[in-house]
Amino acid sequence: MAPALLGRRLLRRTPEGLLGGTIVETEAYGGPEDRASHARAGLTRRTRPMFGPPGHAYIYLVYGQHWCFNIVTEEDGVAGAVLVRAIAPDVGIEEQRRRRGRSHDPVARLGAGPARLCQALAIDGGLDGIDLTLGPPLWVADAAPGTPPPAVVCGPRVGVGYAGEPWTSIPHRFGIEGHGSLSRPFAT
DNA sequence: CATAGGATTTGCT
DNA sequence: GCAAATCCTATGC
Repeated sequence: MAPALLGRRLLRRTPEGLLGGTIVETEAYGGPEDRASHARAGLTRRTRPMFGPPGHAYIYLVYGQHWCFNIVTEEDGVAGAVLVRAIAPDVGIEEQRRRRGRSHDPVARLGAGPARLCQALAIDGGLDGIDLTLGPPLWVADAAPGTPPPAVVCGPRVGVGYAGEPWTSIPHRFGIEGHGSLSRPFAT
């Protein structure tokens, strides 16, 4: 699911209008066996959405100040989710820039990071656990018909050095090759 | 009940 | 390149 989501679009309805962008970077996280996954601690109040039905949101606060957005991927009762690490904004750009509060940042960098995209799209803990298959307020749309499949690159997940091998090095980070909205470069 | 640390970002050196 | 910001979860006694 992580590479399959690349090129699809993440959309958000807010009182200020429609916001959205193309997903350009993702990471896959597994169940209790994956020592880099929040599910490593089993089913807790925080990780409950990860163990729930697929197509729902798992949203958590990291470092006490940043929200991160995941899409749950496995059947009900099995933990697994895809962290969306970057989007390329394409709808409601001015509002996204306003929400980011950095008026001089180039558009391509507004959603270049898991916490940046949440701020740009007004995603926070209030949306944790919601069903993403119902449309508004938050949903995923297919790429436009006729859009060629993106060139995908992969590499180790970011910021999981604590997990130990093989979890630290397993190439479960995916991105659209050379895209200007990647959160950071892939090693080549 | 106390404490360690994090799927990040930003600003300063 | 490095460290601070800042809160909540998970874990240990």
